[in-house]
Amino acid sequence: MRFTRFGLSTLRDTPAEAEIVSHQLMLRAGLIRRLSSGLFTWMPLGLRVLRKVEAIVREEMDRAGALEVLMPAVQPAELWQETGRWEKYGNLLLRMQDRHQRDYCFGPTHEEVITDIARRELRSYKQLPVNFYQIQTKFRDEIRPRFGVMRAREFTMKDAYSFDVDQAGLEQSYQVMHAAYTAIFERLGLKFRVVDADSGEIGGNRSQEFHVLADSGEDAIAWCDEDNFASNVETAATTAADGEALAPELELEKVSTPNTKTIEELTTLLSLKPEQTLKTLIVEGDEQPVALVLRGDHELNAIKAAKIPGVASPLTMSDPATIVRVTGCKPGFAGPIGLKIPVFYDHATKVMSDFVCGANEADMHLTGVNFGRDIDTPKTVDLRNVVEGDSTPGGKGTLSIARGIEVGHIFQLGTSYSEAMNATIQDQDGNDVTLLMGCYGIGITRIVGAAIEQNNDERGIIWPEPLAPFDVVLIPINMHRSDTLREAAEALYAELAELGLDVLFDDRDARPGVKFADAELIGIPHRLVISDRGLEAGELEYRHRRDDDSRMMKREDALNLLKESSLS
RNA sequence: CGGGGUGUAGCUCAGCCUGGUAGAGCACUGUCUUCGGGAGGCAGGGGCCGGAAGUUCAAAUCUUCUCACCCCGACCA
Repeated sequence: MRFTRFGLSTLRDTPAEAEIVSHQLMLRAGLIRRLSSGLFTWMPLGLRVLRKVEAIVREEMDRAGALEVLMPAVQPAELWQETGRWEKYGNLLLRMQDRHQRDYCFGPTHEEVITDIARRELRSYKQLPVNFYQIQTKFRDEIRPRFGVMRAREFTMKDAYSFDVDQAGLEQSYQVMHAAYTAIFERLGLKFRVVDADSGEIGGNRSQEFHVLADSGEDAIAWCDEDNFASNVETAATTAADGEALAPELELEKVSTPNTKTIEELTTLLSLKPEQTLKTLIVEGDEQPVALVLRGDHELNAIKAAKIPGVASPLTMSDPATIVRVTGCKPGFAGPIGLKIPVFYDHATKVMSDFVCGANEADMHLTGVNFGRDIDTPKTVDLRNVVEGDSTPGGKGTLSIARGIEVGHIFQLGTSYSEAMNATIQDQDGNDVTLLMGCYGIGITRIVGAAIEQNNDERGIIWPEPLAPFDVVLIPINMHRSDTLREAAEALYAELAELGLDVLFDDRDARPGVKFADAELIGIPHRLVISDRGLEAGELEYRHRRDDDSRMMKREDALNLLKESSLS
């Protein structure tokens, strides 16, 4: 491809809207352009990368025996009403009507459609197992689209759905996908981790996420290699603290703490560590509000909390008026003592002594509080996010925490959709049995952002070679003033293409610095510079995007090097 | 949804407070010089100053409404 014919425009300035490095670089390198909030056009350069991702995913899915289909992006409301998700999915679902005022949605996922296919097409267990997949555009009306293609509203997803006659079959299908996903992310050249996960909106039993590791990731993941444990922090369990609380040393005392609504203000005022405080959060319950009590330095885990019987799901913080009603004081001074509503304590609070908590009285806290003496010793539950250094559920090690970008998610759905939609099949004994489903997603567009997030430097993108839009960039120096060089450059360009390499030939009449800067910004792995200088010696200058320096090579050696790298 | 912020050239932004001919850098066109790490000169093109209403002799600038985009989201940040 000739640069002058490729319609690529790069930006020197970083557009103000981009917050994270991958978004900035995607805009600067001309991979994408924004149309509207969460909507992006993939420009020629970006589309090349996207197609590479798709191709790898498609190859591995095919290899795993999955069958490619293409379902409609627009889906009738009736299907979603069958599974109850027309209501349950909420505002994330983009709804629309046709000219007859019939309701439709733009598909955010395709369980309903594929289950409909399955109940029509699948009659006998002999047709199983089967796994249908597609690579397709989805739309989710995100509350807050951000980070460019990482959390866009419209995006490309590979979604696959397996069907089995029994649980053993489902587990087998699930493992096949687990292996296929591992192969995909390895081939993409990304550093990733597989973690246990919450099954969330889609429902079902076992579920694991594939995360590309990156500091800007929206998810926190906890792992411990000694214990072979890895989980999204959303679901990583904490265990009940060992041991007993120390004997009280301090007397219960009520102290004035005006305008200290946060733990930070409280610890500053009283010269405490956050670990010596309790915080009490009032949330909505099924019948009445409930209080959740955590150690001051811990974070509430909304998913865990919402699963406690009596707590409203999804977790909803009570409004200030309710807090006043149940605690008798303004927000910021709630404490467990004297509350007339159910109170749930986190495991970590069990071993606390001589701690500080709100007094349920405006501008007052209690100090020297102890379980057993001032309040009943509580039964504790798992309410908080794990933190670095927590012991693992298996007890063999401690947890490390890293951030990740969720790029793949596999679920054992079981019968949640097939039952609601009456998708059954005949087994060997001639009985009708409900199909067991698995579903498996990969965020195709998100992978492009995640890859950049993990591979960049101050000059720009550094593509992993399997994703690079071009294998090699050919930069002639001052070609427009030397016919000899032009001929040599053209010949080299033709020869590289002949080798099956994707070549970007920078034929612009531009100064070398401009060409180097652009080549580095768009991140082409291999760079060949051809100049009058080297031409006489029959040499080219070679440099890999990750190299610090370039080196002169004989023309043939350079060609061989590129040939080999394109084969590997 | 709630809170905050920003809308001026393709991009980054100044001008707005204190109303009076719409600006800079980058990008773009032509031309000359330059030519191995984002060159320089000269000459150009490009703006419903997000939209509407209002105040005024006069509005990018003041007022109101509206739209779009960005950031933040219970404890903690």
